[in-house]
Amino acid sequence: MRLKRDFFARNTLTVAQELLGKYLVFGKCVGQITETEAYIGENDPACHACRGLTPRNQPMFGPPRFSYIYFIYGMYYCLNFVTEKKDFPAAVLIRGIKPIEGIEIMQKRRDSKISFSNLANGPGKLCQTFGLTKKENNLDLCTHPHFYLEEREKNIPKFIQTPRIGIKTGLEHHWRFITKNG
DNA sequence: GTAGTGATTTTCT
DNA sequence: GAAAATCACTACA
Repeated sequence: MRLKRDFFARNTLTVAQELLGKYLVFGKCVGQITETEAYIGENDPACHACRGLTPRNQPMFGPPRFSYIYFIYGMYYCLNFVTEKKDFPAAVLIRGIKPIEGIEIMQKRRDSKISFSNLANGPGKLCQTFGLTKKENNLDLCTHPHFYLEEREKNIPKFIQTPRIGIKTGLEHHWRFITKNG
């Protein structure tokens, strides 16, 4: 069943943990979330919101359940889901997904040499694999017809916590959550 | 399997 | 003008 507003309007660390094992649906493509990271508030030096409101990070300051997709390193997009409440900038970065449905479409979007395990095991890769771009930025995941999150099993998989990846500050927070068996 | 490095452009200072 | 929540390629073990 589709995740509702209440799911996103909570503590970001809780949402990041509970997103593990959930299913991301975008059109005909479905994948199970295996890795997430939390970015919380203006006091988090690694969070895009730490310099205040800008045109780019504006979705983070909006209400929860919206998508936040930004362009990075001149080549890649990263997918986030906004959490907490309006005017409190926080989001969960989706870093890894296991492809479940629409795998042929995913393969077509990437190089055909890419192996199954390398299809969506990174934030830039999964956006490429699912075909997500800035067009999908700032969309409401609770009302959009074919871009949403779904719960298929009730349980949350076992996971471990580590420092976040690709940042130089805020390393003291272990806000990366990754499922144990892939 | 791990380590090092270039690509490329939006965003903000 | 510099930095950026990354990836693919290459070399090596």
